[in-house]
Amino acid sequence: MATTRGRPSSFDRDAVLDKAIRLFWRRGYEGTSVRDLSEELGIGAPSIYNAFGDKRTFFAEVLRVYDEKYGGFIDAALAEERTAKEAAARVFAEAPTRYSRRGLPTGCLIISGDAGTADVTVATRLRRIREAKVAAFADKIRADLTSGELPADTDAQALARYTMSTLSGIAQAARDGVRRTELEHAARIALGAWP
Amino acid sequence: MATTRGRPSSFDRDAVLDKAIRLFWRRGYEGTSVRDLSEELGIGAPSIYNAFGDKRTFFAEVLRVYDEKYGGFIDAALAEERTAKEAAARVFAEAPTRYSRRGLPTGCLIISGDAGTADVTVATRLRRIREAKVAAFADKIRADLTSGELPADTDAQALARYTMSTLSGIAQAARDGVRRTELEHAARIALGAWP
DNA sequence: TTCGTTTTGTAACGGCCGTTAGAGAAAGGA
DNA sequence: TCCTTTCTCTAACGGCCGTTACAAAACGAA
Repeated sequence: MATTRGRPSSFDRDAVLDKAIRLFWRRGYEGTSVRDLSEELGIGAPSIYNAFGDKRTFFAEVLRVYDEKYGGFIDAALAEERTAKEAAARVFAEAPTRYSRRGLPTGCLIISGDAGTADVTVATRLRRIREAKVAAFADKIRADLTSGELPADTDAQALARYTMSTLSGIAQAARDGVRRTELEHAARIALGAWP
Repeated sequence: MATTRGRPSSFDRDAVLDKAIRLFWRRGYEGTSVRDLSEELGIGAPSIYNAFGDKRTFFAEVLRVYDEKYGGFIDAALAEERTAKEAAARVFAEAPTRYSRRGLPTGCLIISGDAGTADVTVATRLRRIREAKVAAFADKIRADLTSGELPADTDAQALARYTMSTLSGIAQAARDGVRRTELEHAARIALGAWP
């Protein structure tokens, strides 16, 4: 596989991938052209195709690495916090910072990356990732239901949907340029809806 | 102005405009090409330019009429309900239906119409409309603050931001194909965050 | 009929889209 | 040195983008 023969690559693959993540993050899948990528990454289009495959394949890898490097705070909260409500509290506390960091694009690639995209393959992939996060939250809520941590009449799916929808609304507000403190105040209110 | 001379128009301007609204609503500004419009409306591109101006001008008119015909339920709630909380309750109650109506595109044109759009003129116009609705909600909240209808320590701007952000999150969930009943349950939870 | 006015259909403009063929460059192995 | 392998660069492909020039068509007015 990774033979050492042939002409060596002229760029650092990881560094270039990170630049691509930021560009897709900023402009979305369809708003980012291969020419844009070529200029931003400083490598020719054929080199992109050689190193990352076509645009869809490239974007799939971008999504995977983005989720690891930048977007994984939801999964972390679900895994590390004891209760679903504590996970929600942590997510709502962290989100405003995550969605408006200095030196990084605003908002969330997984939430808005497919916006206005005609490509159903890309849109479906992103939608599935989003749905998976709602399902993971609902699972955590159901665990707290059986343990009595949450009221028995709680609708787990609806509460998970509410949480992730509000989160995506906050991400969109961040994209609109709303100041971080205002996002934090809104997120604090959002947590108040939890039982 | 509306002279009766010259060759008569071959289409009903209002009917064609409504078709354009639905197409922009479904695919967004950038995802809708002039060729798409030409096919969907059943008229040639030159006729579109003659009747509605260029694409940006056309979209501006589409936005105006959309807000009147389909999107105005927020303004109506703010105008007709006595308190801000009653307006929020009505908006959260109506939104799931508004955002997933049979025979109409899902979601909201004003919320997602500029998604993935490079055109800053269009994006700014939509952002301003959204900000205006947040500001209107904040005004209504402040009125209830001075009248004692809401607790004195309420952050009007944050509560308005929370409400509109959650609403846009629900609209995005509708675009993702979430069932209306689930949206309604999530919206009911959202209202619970209000003081 | 003839004229002026407005809308229509055809056809094209330059420009960007994703993608790739083909030639040359730069490395290791023999 | 020469060969194989791999990457890079130039250049182009067909296709869609928004937009418009131009001429034919269809009306009211004269």
